[in-house]
Amino acid sequence: MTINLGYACINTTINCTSNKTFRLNSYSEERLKKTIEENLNCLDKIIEWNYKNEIKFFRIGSGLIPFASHEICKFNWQDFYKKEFKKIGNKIKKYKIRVSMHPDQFVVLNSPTESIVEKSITEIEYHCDVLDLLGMRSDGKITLHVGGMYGNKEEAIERFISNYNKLSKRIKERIIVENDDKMYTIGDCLYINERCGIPVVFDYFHHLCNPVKRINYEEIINTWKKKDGNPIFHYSDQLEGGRKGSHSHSINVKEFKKFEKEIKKYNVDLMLEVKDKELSVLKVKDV
DNA sequence: TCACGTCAAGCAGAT
DNA sequence: ATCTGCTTGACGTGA
Repeated sequence: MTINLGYACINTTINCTSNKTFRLNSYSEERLKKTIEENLNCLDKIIEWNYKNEIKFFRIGSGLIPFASHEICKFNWQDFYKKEFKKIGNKIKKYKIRVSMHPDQFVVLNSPTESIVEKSITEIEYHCDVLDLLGMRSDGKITLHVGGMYGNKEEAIERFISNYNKLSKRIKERIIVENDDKMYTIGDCLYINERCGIPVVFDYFHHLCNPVKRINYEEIINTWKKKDGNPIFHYSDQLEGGRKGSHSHSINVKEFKKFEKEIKKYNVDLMLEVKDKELSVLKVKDV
């Protein structure tokens, strides 16, 4: 069994970012096109770099297409950049790299405010568009958190499930739910899975911040069907001297090895969430 | 070239 | 009441 290590959104070695953006104030179609082109070029470079460095798991940043889900954007970037996406997607497939995405904190499926749920769905659709245009199969996942509590966790969980059930098939095929560091534990996520079938991401660091008594890895892994690909886990260390829940600058090799030992009997794709990104992957890979 | 106030979006908890 | 953190700082103005 192997653990496939990955990193999120940014490569600190390459001198480019695939999350370049601009202010809403300075929005124009020209500006948008220019930025998208730079982002796609950089994504291509990151994929090449990952391949050369044998890193087979990468999270594509949500800023790839700025303002994609904002009403200001009337530009059909999906059609306009079809070829570019396909080219990058073919490379990803050829290199056997797994990609995922993770919308930011504004995506809240369980909000009691209808307009926030609607906007969240539009944003998830944008993430789906990116993965579809790249030609990713249903193992190309979009990670969500359960959302807010609104003073009533039970109701908030019910709202997540009922809103999940209303989603289109293409979104349901891609979204997965992750335990967070404050509110929803891995146990809550497993309960949600039982009710609606959404695969569960285990975030080890969040689990340490917001634990349940016993952890059963088999149970988490069983929420993933074959078409979902390898189960995805997330890993980080606590920032020494930082607030509880702050991610460390770099990975603690000794701590990581302890965790790796616990899970190495499974086939898991493990996303490292540390600030020095790919450097930590190289640090613990093959050690 | 660099410092620094601000940036589309939600929410909870700390201050 | 305001600020901070979240998967990730970067933009853009003014000196």
